[in-house]
Amino acid sequence: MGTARRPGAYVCGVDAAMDVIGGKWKVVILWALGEGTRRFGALRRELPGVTEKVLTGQLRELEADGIVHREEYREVPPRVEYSLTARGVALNEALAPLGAWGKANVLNPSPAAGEVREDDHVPLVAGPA
Amino acid sequence: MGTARRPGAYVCGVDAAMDVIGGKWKVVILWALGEGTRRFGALRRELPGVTEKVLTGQLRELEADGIVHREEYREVPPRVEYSLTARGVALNEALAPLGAWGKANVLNPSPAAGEVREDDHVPLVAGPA
DNA sequence: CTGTATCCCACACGATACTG
DNA sequence: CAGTATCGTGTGGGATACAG
Repeated sequence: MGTARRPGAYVCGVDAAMDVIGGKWKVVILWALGEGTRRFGALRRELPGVTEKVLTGQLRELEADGIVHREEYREVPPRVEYSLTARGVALNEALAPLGAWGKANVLNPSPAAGEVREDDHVPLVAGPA
Repeated sequence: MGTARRPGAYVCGVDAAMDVIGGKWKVVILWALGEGTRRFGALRRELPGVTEKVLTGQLRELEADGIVHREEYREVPPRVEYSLTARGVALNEALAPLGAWGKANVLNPSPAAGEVREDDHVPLVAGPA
């Protein structure tokens, strides 16, 4: 088995959530989308080194989990916009404390890591649906 | 590449944290340890299906990341106790909202998922060090 | 522009056996 | 009891090419 424990044998809410955000690019996508709706290409440019196939895959999974909304405008050239669903927004907010922790304990492992100021990943909330 | 993006190229605090809790058993270990100090064997019994090798690996990584503390009592038979460090306790607390989200949106995807009561993984805080 | 279609591979995880 | 030592494996992710 790779990593996830999909079979529904979740021990607690956290590892259930981990299954949703476990992909390599998921949280970054979440973050980007948290700042507002994004087109496929824009998203790709924001993720350093992701390929189309993988980005598509991650987005499809997030969509299947009801985290992102995919709006397809059939025109030429084609245009597709991704945004967070209400559930995605909630997830993003639930991720904020973890982001603050990571910032304080991994990015800036300051000795007396106690206070965290700055923007700790509390997006502006966006996304229709 | 497997999954993590260790090279230090973190985009935000969240994916930095993901690197720490990304292992298949990490969050469950965190949870168990959040309830109190555990011996190796006890931990193994709490995780359904983990092997010694893997459990050891996960614990070693958490230890290297300063999340768990390993206390070795050299006696016969040998005894080793694992507990959360202060940083580990903080991480566990930062995980609480995510646990609540997972519970409400993955475990019990109730239609009008709005309120969450019960214990949403807010451990009793344990671990010396 | 937004994707499929293939092929490929590293690496986290697992099974089993053995040891201080 | 609490691990190492080996060997094997599935799969998430990457490279590249092509398509509507």
